[in-house]
Amino acid sequence: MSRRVTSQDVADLAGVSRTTVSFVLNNVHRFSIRPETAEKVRLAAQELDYYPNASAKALASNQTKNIGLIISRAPQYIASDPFLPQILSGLLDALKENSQGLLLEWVEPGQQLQTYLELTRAHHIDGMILMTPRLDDPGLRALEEADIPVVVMGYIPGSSLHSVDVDNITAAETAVNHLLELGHRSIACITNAALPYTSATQRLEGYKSALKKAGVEFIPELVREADFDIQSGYRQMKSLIESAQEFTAVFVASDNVALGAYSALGEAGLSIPEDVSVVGFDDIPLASFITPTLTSVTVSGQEIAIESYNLLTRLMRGEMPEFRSVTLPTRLIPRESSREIGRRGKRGAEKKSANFVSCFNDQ
Amino acid sequence: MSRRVTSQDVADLAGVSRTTVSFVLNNVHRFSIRPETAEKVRLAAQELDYYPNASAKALASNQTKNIGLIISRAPQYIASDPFLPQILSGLLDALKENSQGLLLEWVEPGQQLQTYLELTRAHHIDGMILMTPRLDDPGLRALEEADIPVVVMGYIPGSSLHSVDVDNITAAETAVNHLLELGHRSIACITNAALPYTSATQRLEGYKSALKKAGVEFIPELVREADFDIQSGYRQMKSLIESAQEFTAVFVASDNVALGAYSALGEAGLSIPEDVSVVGFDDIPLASFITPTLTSVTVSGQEIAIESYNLLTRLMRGEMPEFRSVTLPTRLIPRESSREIGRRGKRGAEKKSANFVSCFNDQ
DNA sequence: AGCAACTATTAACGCGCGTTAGTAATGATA
DNA sequence: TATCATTACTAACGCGCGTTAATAGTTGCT
Repeated sequence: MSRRVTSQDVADLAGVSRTTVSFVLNNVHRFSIRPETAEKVRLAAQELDYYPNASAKALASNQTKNIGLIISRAPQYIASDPFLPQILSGLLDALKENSQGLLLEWVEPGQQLQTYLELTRAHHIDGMILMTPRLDDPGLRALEEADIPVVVMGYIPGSSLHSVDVDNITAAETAVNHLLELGHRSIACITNAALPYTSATQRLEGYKSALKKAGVEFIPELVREADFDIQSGYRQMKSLIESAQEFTAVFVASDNVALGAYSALGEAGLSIPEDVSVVGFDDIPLASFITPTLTSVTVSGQEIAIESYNLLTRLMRGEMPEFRSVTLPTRLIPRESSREIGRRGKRGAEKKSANFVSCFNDQ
Repeated sequence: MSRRVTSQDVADLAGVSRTTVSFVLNNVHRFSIRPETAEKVRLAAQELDYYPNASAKALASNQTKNIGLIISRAPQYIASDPFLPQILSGLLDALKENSQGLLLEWVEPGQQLQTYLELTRAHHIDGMILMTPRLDDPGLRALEEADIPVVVMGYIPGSSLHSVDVDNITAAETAVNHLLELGHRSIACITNAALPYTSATQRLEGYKSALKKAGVEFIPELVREADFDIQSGYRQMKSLIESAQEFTAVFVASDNVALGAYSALGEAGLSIPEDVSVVGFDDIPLASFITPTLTSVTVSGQEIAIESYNLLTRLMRGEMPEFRSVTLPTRLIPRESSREIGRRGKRGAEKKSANFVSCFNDQ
């Protein structure tokens, strides 16, 4: 437990004052410093393996150099979130350049206000990114008035907070249109999450809107709410099947949930896409490797992360961008899981999985 | 930008000194305080919405209340890591109880020493957890001497650092034994990562050891190194298939990689498990939902996380546990992807996916 | 009353750093 | 030589808090 090296030590070794050390190491040009002196200081710092104490620096400069990523979801849901790594990946990458740190935090429903306040007032962080908050999050109002930059990943209608999101409604419309164009008229829908999560509401919105524009009746019985994870997808798909409602296609607003749906469909003896076409959402890496490959809508978590970070950076610099929210484009990637209604026969002629499986039905 | 509320404000409102406020809010019992006074202070703090400044607290108490999770991997690999969410989930859950924060950091190969030093010397964190470091990590030596508690997720032979890991060797042996017991003798192996990652080396070790014990010759040409993600699994499986080496089973040391292998096998017209049995590793949630369901070895990321955290906590309290490393048990979960060699016909009689697919081969 | 033994509270210092206001030294100009 | 700007640096304060050593106030005992 060797004594900690302080800037005073560096100053002593370099034969200058602590102030000079600070100026040199922080590149303060307002007070000019002779190059030789600066060099002496740098050498001394290196010699002593000096690293300025983060807390002291934060206290004095009023900047923690940390940004917070707040996840509005309980740990058990975090565990199976295939999207989180992408977000983190993008954020960590961006943060490295500015040598900032990432503080991870989750808030349990009901504790949002408390948590937000603590984070901002205690000044743990310089800015925060809110991941997929719920519409009914009571803490958001407080954040609008907090004196700390905030960027929301996801859209919160009526909120004055800056936000970054994909155009969920349009994307969902595109996905459903794809199915409509393939001739499907009975299209079920499984949301990605409970409706208090805005993305779920919006994607459902897009689903409805696409049906409406195509003159197809909206049937509430064809809609199910999943809950982020595979299991919920499995459960809801099963529920759809057992409801005896007719449908030839499903729009599943999350690839992860869609994987559960795949499983339930398979278990029920229904083939994709022969019996049921499936369109997912998110385009997770697995989408192009699963059998059959999953038609999906690209959403780059990394892009969202980077865009959020850029926006946050501008806010932290004191700029007030003219826009309140950034909307990222999406793109439908048709794959094997969706095809024209009624068409049977060899699927995926173009690629893989053609004979991945054998014939259990035949015995 | 309202002025920040300090403990002095609370003291003023409560009509006591700042010291008393500190004693009350930090539950310092060494100096007794009259209950009524304490109550007054608490009320004042609540009234003012007082939250102690994190940096100041850290500086004064020499405790940041943050622990660091350091990922020895570049962001592009982080993006597709299905394991990370589990780790985070477990950690976040555990941290909440002690109201600690989680600082996320990644180190790029070559920058380990620098990063570790900065993190410890700058005292960003009170303790750190190292996720899957590489065997050739040059910074580990420095950490052994750093005056900060460190727990390594994964085993580093010869290191004096405390660690938590599953018994990779035994687990891999079990997985391969399972295949051997099913009659397989030509068993390929795809590692989960490059060999500098200890888990990869160890799992390969277990593979070799199981073969040896069973008197089966080890054929280097049957081994491939994957690289965490699905793509690499796809590539390496393809490489195996194209090598024209005979094999009736594969041990894939990561479920994620195995998903890529599934895809490559399907593309090549090989059925699982009729043509090739597959055993994975990690037992990710998807394992029991994919078709065919994937035989795997359970590794609970959350357990690892919690165990690591517990160990770290003890270290931070100054305890020196008698043991240096914790080894977590694993369990093989047989599913549909592995079966007796040569046996054909209906698979997975017990559960789902029986007729998930139809008969493309027949036309 | 006188002393000890508490109990309740506070003044004051230090944590390590950023930063402003100020000083000393040097050169340029009148 | 006196005056002033410029350069190169430093003394000293403050950030907000934890904590020790010291100080009043109270009670118990002889």
